[in-house]
Amino acid sequence: MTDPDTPTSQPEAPGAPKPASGQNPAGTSELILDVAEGLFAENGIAATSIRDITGEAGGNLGAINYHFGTKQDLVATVFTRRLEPMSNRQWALLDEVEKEAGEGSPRLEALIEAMIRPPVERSFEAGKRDTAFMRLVGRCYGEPNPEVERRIRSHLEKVWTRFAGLLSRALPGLTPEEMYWRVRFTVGAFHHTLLTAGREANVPPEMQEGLNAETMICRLAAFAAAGMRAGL
Amino acid sequence: MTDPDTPTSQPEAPGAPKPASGQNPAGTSELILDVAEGLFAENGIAATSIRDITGEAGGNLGAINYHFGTKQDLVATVFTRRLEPMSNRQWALLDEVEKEAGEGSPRLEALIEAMIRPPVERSFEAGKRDTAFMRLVGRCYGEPNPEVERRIRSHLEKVWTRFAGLLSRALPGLTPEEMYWRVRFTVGAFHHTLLTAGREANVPPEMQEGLNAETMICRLAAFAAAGMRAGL
DNA sequence: GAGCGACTCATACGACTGTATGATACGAAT
DNA sequence: ATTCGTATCATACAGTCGTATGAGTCGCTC
Repeated sequence: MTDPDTPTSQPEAPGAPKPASGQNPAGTSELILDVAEGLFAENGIAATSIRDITGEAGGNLGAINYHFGTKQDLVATVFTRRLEPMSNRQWALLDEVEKEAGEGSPRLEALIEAMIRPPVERSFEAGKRDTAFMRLVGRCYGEPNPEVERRIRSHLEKVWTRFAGLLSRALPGLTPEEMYWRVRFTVGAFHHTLLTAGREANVPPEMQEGLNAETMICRLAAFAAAGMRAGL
Repeated sequence: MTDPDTPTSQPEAPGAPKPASGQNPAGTSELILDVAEGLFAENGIAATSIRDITGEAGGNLGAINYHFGTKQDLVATVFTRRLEPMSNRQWALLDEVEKEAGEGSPRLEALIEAMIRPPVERSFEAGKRDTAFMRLVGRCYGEPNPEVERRIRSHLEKVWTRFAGLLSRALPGLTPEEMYWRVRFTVGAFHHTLLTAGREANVPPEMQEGLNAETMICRLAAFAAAGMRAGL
């Protein structure tokens, strides 16, 4: 596929294989991915047609076929493009938490924060660039796409396993069942927030101020940590 | 399709307008609604075609057109059929909570339970009848269907307003912003649970036992209440 | 038993879907 | 100057979508 790294945009690195044509210095495939990401997040994957994407991207139908093959492959690429950096960030933050904990128990709030910070930050900041993707991730729980599910799962599995281990060290008093469901509740609170983030219609105007990544992470971590500790 | 044994409801009440034909004593429209409910929940609304529904219902394409007109109308009927009984139940439970509270503060756990018990119970019990619908409700947050959104909102608005009032009595120390977001988190935890409920693939086998409405309501209420009280 | 309303059926329509193909334009290498 | 790989384009295809129509069937009432 000759795809250089060029994570998102940038006018094409000088050493790269070069797009041959001067028509699209930013990379057509990246443009398509951005547009697809936005439309998938806004309207859902199933409801977004390939023509919707090429239409908004200004390109041609064949462009998607050429760059990605099938729609499924396009969907997969949309996800993998963002998932890897995100889980890497989570992994690094878990490193910090573990280092801070040493031999003792990790701080619960820090642990939760390590997991939610990367996606929430991307969702609320960075020039709103990844807002769409984060809503997309949130949406995935509702729109069952086997391929996407498989892909997300495989990308997040490693970091989640590590998180689960640290969590049981932080909350030794919890039974596995209780732990399992409370993590699920937390994921729900988190993913629902991401899903509706950025859709102004969903947030009354008077609640929009102070709506930034940092306060959101703080609120979510406090809520989830308290819920996790319930009854202990 | 001459289905003899009433897949869902009673064999048509005696005083009812009568199905005229002996072909479907159980009511074709009810059968269609049941099938549609299941398929919408399983695959999403957009991804479910009218032909999928009539196919599984054994009926004909024209049946949907005759009974419901458009697909959008069918979708709307699928929702209204369940929403009203559910919100009535919530309203009644809120009555009890308010009576119990008298002039004082309502019990937070009871308040939350009043809201989640009706949907969770339907989701986990009653012969699994409404499992599909509850997943469907959960899914709605992810699959933006303006008509559905409008309908759900209008159906649940009254009971939610009342809940919000009682909630601020139960948690007088919380700022409106904090309250707003914590309610949102709770809704997220709740809806995510419903969404994935009944999909065995999503719940590891060892967590399946003890998976019933009562323990689920208990767990959710405890988690949410603790989260709501965080820092107080 | 003729008429009527409720209902089910087969079929058709145009719009839209994902995918595939072949022609064309362009820069770089030879 | 020709060739070649890369990329974009218009167009075609078969399939599916939601919707509409009209004929046909049944039980009921008068």
